[in-house]
Amino acid sequence: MSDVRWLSAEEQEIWRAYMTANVEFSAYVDRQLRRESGMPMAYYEILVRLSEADGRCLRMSELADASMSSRSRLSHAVAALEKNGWVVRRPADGDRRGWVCELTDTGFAALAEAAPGHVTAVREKLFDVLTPEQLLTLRDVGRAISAGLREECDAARAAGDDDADPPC
Amino acid sequence: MSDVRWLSAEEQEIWRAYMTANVEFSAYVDRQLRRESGMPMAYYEILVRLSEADGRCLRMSELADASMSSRSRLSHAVAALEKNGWVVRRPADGDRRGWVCELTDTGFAALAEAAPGHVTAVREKLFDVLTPEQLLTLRDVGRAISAGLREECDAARAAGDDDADPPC
DNA sequence: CCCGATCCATTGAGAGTTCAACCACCGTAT
DNA sequence: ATACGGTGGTTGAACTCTCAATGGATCGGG
Repeated sequence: MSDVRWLSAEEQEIWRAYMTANVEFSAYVDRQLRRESGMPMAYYEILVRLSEADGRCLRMSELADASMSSRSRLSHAVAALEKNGWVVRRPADGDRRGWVCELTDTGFAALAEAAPGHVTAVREKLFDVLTPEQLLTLRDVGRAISAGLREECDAARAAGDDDADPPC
Repeated sequence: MSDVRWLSAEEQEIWRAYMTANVEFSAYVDRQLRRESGMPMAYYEILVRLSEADGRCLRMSELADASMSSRSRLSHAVAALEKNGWVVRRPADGDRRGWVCELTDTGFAALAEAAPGHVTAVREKLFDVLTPEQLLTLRDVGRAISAGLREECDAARAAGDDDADPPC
């Protein structure tokens, strides 16, 4: 247990800088959206994914993956969005277990109204403060991190799948 | 209103990659801590900051800044931590409005037990998947983002302070 | 045809966060 | 003194998220 690979002073600096920026930045973006559009970032993400889908509708599980939500979280979120009239749920045809979630015109309008402020926040606080090289590296870093996280899921699925960490 | 500087396709790729990694990574770290140590990331951060402070205690407002919490969030969090016996609150001397929060031995022990798993998660999912150059860039990127966010706060403070966005 | 395994999605409870008051105290100026 | 704006911190309600449990539907054998 004491064979933990602790962080060096320099690594701690990196870790803190990265984590602090993440926390502060996502708090900033989330608050901007809540204040100006009355929805948290997670809901905005759901609406965006729906708006990009064919026919503006998606199976619940697809929507969950696309919006990086757990199924449970998505159920609660969609219930709230439906109460706003921004989406509707209908049974999926062909599979009586499934449901499709569709973005309504009202929901699309809400998204259209929220987008300018959100994009502006992202541009000002992310793109405007970094150099083009930093941005490209940031993209690669993001991909590498995501790949590293997914790798373990796949491994768990491929392996016995009955031990080790719970799924992703 | 239509003079919004929308994101180009390439910028969208960068933004998505960055945000996705953030969401997934912090979800991963948070779940690891909850599962193995029964505390969310935010509480871990509070304990860490206390453990690094002189006498393992800090004024509530200092602790809020150090742990990137709002005052309200910190109040609730400290109340929960106190219920666990991990911290205690006492009135600050010299200012009868203030309180100091102190990490107990029990709290320190809980932190010591949580740390190995947490650090291992961070090392495996962050440091092990990136190159040294990427890590240095990531540190600079983090600093730039945080600086950009703070800039606006300072500007707000310096300016009339009675218009524009609410404080930070 | 039926059984167990799996998948889709929801539910409820409890934990954590946010926002908007709120109270008490400080400092200063009146 | 006292009034006043600003600071330190808390509170409650509404909201969101997590976790574990549930239920119905599909699928692959026996």
